[in-house]
Amino acid sequence: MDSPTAISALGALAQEHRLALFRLLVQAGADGMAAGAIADTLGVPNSSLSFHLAQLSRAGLARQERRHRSIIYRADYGAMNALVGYLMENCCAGAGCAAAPVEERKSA
Amino acid sequence: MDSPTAISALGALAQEHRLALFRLLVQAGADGMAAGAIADTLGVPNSSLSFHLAQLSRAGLARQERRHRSIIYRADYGAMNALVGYLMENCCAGAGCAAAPVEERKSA
DNA sequence: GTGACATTTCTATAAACATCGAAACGAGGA
DNA sequence: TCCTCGTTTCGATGTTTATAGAAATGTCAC
Repeated sequence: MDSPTAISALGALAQEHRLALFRLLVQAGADGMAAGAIADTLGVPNSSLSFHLAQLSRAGLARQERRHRSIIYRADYGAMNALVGYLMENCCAGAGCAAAPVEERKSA
Repeated sequence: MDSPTAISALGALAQEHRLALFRLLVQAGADGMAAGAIADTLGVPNSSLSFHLAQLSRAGLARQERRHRSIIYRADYGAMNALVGYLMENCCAGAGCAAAPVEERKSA
């Protein structure tokens, strides 16, 4: 991952609704979630949600797929993985960021 | 780390100059870097840099310390560690983001 | 084709952010 | 005290982002 890509991914997540949205997609897992269901869950108007969904897609963090009349969104774990990798490589410099990273909490 | 903190940290890094700035501070390590030297290295006007430095500080990603007439900035590795941890816990959900994270490139 | 539904695009508006020169501030040194 | 140096704050301007109702698009069932 290069810097511009990282910046757009970081920017995509640096917003209340979009972070919640992405977390929701992560929780939804491989099944994904329809745009309407997401808007409903998050309590955000459809048009606003569509805007954020597009931002997330543009940053490569979400992918969409038409399913009948709905459009299913899924988190792109590869992109998130790349982002975390970028941060650890470029912004930690062996300073221990990789030493104690996660608490092994399998929440999904 | 909670969501609002993560959002402000993500937002602080989601900007060309600030990402470069933070990477520079990481490279500088424990010695840190004076504001002027940073502005010089990055080719950003002092006043602009000061703005970005403040954003980074406000997000907890950098700390400052007066040293004679200069002000030394240092990256806050703990904050970055917390951010990476947050992303892995909340936005990966055991989907393999922690499985193959870094390429063991000790760049510093 | 018509109607119902899901989602996006359009449009306008308000708010936040980025930029940078000029002026102000603060810390030493003479 | 006066001067200089390093840094931040001020102020003004242009750009980007967030918001959400209304209209348009696309999909399916009949």
